[in-house]
Amino acid sequence: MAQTRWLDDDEQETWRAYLEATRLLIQALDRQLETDAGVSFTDYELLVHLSEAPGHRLRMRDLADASFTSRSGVTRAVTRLEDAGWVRRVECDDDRRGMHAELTAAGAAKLAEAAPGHVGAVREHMFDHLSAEDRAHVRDAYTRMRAHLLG
Amino acid sequence: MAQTRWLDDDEQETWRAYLEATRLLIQALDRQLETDAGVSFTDYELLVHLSEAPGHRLRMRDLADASFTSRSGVTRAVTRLEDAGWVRRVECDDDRRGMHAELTAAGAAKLAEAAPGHVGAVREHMFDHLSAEDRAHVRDAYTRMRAHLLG
DNA sequence: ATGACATTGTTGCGCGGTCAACTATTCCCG
DNA sequence: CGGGAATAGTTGACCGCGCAACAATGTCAT
Repeated sequence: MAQTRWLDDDEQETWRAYLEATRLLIQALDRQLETDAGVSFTDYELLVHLSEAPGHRLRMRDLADASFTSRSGVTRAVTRLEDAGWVRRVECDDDRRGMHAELTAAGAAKLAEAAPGHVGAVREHMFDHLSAEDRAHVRDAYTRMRAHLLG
Repeated sequence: MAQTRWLDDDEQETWRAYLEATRLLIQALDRQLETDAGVSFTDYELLVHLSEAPGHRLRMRDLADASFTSRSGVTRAVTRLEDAGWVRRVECDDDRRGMHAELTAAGAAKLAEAAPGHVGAVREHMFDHLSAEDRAHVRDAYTRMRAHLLG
């Protein structure tokens, strides 16, 4: 086997800064949403996906794909959101196995309530610290990484 | 309250690419470590922290701080690693409340076994897609973000 | 010295997530 | 058509994590 090419100091530092900042960022966003709007970050993201979908509804599998989680995870999350009144399940008429998750009016309202604070936190913790150049590099680099990881 | 400054298209794209690539990356690293070495990513990182500490040991609280997780999380993780034989608990002699988590020889061996594959995966999924310029921007930007989030 | 307060590590509890198994349905090829 | 294979969504079992409560110990002003 080929000899391992270890990370040099600069790579190490990059890796650690990225990992640790990301961990802290997610924690901060989760806390902000939870305390200010009573939604978890993952639930918030599901609501966002639904709000951007045509008819404010998505197949369960598409919701799983969009959020990069498992199907069982989506099943349980949608049940949770349904109990909160923010989403309802609607049967597919063209596929009798299928289920849509559909945003309710209350769900849309909750999203509208939560969004400003969330966007503010994203700015405060991330974009306020990125120059235009930084942002372009981050965008391009992570877009390539995502494409590779999806490939 | 001030009007919300929403994310423009470029910011949206940056945010999504970063978030989704990161999610996929962590999943990929976790899977690689789990299948190739039988360690979770979080456990691997704890072993790394211990291996870098003087005497291959760290106070429980310091391990919690270093890994940005809760103390109870570290308590349970160390119990897990102890059961695997990779870590042992050692009482502090200067603080009778204190506990050290200390890397065992088996733990060091496991780390040595797992590290090359892990580093390879980090290269394959991340650094291979970053130019030197990309990397510098990522390093600086996330270093600033981390500093802010720690402040 | 002593009493109030802080800190350390562990634990019970509950939440949220994955994996594997299962049922129901649809697809597709011979 | 018919029947095996693929797919959709749910569920049970299990795991890891955070929060709050707790006992044990240390700290510090008076």
